[in-house]
Formats: sequence, C-alpha cells, structure tokens
Amino acid sequence: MTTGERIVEEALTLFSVNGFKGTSVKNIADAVGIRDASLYKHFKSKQEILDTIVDTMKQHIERMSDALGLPADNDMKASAAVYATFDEETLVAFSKKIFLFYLRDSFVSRFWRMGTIEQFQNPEVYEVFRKLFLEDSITYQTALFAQMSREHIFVDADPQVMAVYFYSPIFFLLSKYAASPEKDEEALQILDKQVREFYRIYKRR
Amino acid sequence: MTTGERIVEEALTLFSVNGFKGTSVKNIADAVGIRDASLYKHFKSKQEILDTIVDTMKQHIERMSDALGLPADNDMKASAAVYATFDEETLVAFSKKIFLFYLRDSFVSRFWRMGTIEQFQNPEVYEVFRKLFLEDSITYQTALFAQMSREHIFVDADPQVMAVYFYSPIFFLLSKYAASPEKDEEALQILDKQVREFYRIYKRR
DNA sequence: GTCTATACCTGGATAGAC
DNA sequence: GTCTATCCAGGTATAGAC
Repeated sequence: MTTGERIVEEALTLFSVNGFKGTSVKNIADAVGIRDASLYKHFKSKQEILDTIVDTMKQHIERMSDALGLPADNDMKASAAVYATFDEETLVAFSKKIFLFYLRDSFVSRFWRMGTIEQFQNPEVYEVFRKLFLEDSITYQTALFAQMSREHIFVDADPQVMAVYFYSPIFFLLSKYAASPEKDEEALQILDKQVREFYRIYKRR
Repeated sequence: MTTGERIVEEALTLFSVNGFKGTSVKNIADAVGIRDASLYKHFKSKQEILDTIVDTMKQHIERMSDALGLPADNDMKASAAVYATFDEETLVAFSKKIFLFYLRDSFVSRFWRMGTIEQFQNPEVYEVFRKLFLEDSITYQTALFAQMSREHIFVDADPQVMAVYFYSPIFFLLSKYAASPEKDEEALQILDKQVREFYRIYKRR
C-alpha cells in the first residue's frame, strides 16, 4: 500500500468511530506513522481525504454486485431466474450472505458507520449512504419480487410492500449490530427466523 | 423558561444536527442570546449540558406511554384488551400515531437524531437511544403479540418475528425520514401499506 | 447572572531545511 | 516525501468587574 492509500484507510477507520470533526489530522498521521505536516504532501486538505473516501466507496459499490454474485440491477429476468431455483434453505443462506457482507466487509461496514454519524453533516457522504442503504436495496428488491410474482414463484402481493418487509429487518439488524459486530451470531439467528417467515408468507404453494 | 432550560433546549437542537463536538459552547450561547462565559454560571461544563439532556430524556420516556395512551409496559392483558377491539383502520391510525410521535415530538425527534450521530462517541447517549429505539419496542410488541395470539385475535406465529416485522419498517422509515421530516406524508403512505399487509397476514379470520 | 478579558490548548494548514 | 517550526483561528474554561 502506498502512503496515500494508508492515509485513506486509517482516516476511514477513525472517521467511522469518531466522525469527521472528531478526528484530527494528527490522529490520522499518528495512525499512519508520519507527522501531520507530511500528510499535506499527499492531500491538500482534510476534506480532500474525505472526498477520496467517498469516491473510493462509489467505485466499491460498482464492484459490489460481482462480489455478492448478483446479476446486474437492470436484468431482473436473470435475477428472478437465479432465485427461481431457491428453496427455503438457499434463500436463508443467500440473505445471510448479503447481511454479512454489509456487516463485515471492512470498507462497507466502516462506510456504514461513518454514513450513520455524518448524515446531517456531510451531504456528499449522506448521498452515497442514502442511495446504497435506503434506496437501491428497496428498488432492486421491489423489481425482483414483482418479477417473481409474475413468474408464479411468489404469490401476488404489492412488491414494494414485500421489499420493505424483506429489507427493513436487515436494516434494523445492521443498525443494531453495527456497534457490536462481535455479537453478529445473535443477529444471524434473528435474520434466519425472519427470512423463513418471509418465505412461508409469500412462497406460492 | 429559565435560562438553564433554554440552554438545554438550544443545545439539544444544535447537538442533533451538528453533533456534540461539532457544536461549540459559543454556538449554544449565541442561540440563547448570552455570552459563552455566562453559560458557565448555569453549567460547569459542556459535558454537563449533555448529561442534563440525557437525564431529561429519561424522564421524558417515563411520561411517554401516557402521551401515547399506552398501558404500562408490564400490563400486557390490558394492552391486548385495547388492541382486541381494533379493526384494520384503528390499527393503521394507531401505528401512525406512534410513528408521528417519534418523528415529530420535538424532544424525541431531536434525541433520535442526536443518538444516531453520537452512537459511537457517547455511551450514555447511546444507552438511552438503544434501549428506547432498538430494545424496548421489540420487547413490548413481542409480549403484546404473544398475548394477542393467546387470545385468538392474531394467528399463532412466533411473536418475536411478528414484532420485528411490525417494528422494523417503522425503524427503517424513521431512519430514512429523520433527515427530511417535511416529506413525512410519503413515509405515512408507505407505513399505511405495511400495516395493512401486517393485518392481512396475522389477523385471525 | 451577565459582561469583558484572558489563559491555555488543540486543530488545520504552510514554509522551508534535508 | 519526510521532518521541524510556525502561524492563526477557534475551542473550553476561568477571573473578576458590574
């Protein structure tokens, strides 16, 4: 890793716990192992470090569907086709995979925490946070469940209502366990039960 | 309002947007209309203002069940009796009442925002936030739905799973609309559909 | 209880030697 | 690209007059 990359890494770690204002340039420099003044050879300001983190997160998101093994957002027929073969166990395993990716992927989980605490302070951070964790998941799953109803895998129900019922427990558990990822087994057990209930309610028989 | 109370009021407003570290004693004093030095005649430190806010919130919580017209937490039979008479419309109206109280009660909504952004920084704040918004709601509703299943109002299902499905959309919508309470009509429409679906799924016929 | 004045510190950022 | 030295702004808090 270059020094510039290490600065971004350590800054994200510190921002995700202490916030942007709560983290000094000296804190970051100490974590990297250089003097605070030296940091300005890599970034012209503290703000520029944050901007770089946001840009990196945007790139990270573009590669995320690959990491999760998801088809592209706009190819709902392909997505539904993937889910079509799912039995209950596969659906449970799949939801856990997504949940744990958000909770444990080091970049995503730190960005979640930073986005949470910076949401009223930093519009550029909040915009990415809002889109990823509040908008896109619902949009994607709404389209997916609509397609799965059309294909008679799920019963007919308002796909957006289904999406909110599928996603909001995940969001709730992420919020609750983001502060204590060591207790994620507890979160997984709850998620497990929620997904099985979801399957029971909406699976066409 | 005494000057001391006005300091607490303005401090909570500022903390809920700019955070504890992001708010200076001068910011608070300006909002109150006094000099920063004068503020120290009322509180011995900035931290003591925050402590007072937390204490006030704790007292506020004790009076909240009254404000919401809820029976005491430990009287589940009385609670279930209240709900037992509910038809779909009454349940919808009731869920909106709770949701809007959290979103619009000036003290609670500002404490929600402050708790969100201070959760990794201030343990005393987070403890109250976690208990109110992450624990107690689920605990209460789990006991309530268990009682309602026993009384054959709702079908038999895991009451905790029901509670998470009832509460997590509320939590999700609070998170999403806390930053933009002017769009709460949109939130209410979504909540409306979720609650009707909940009723459809679990109401015994 | 409010004010002015001030002490003391930390934070962001720059200049210039090496 | 790292360092030391330094500047300046702003933050918390105190002292003491009124």
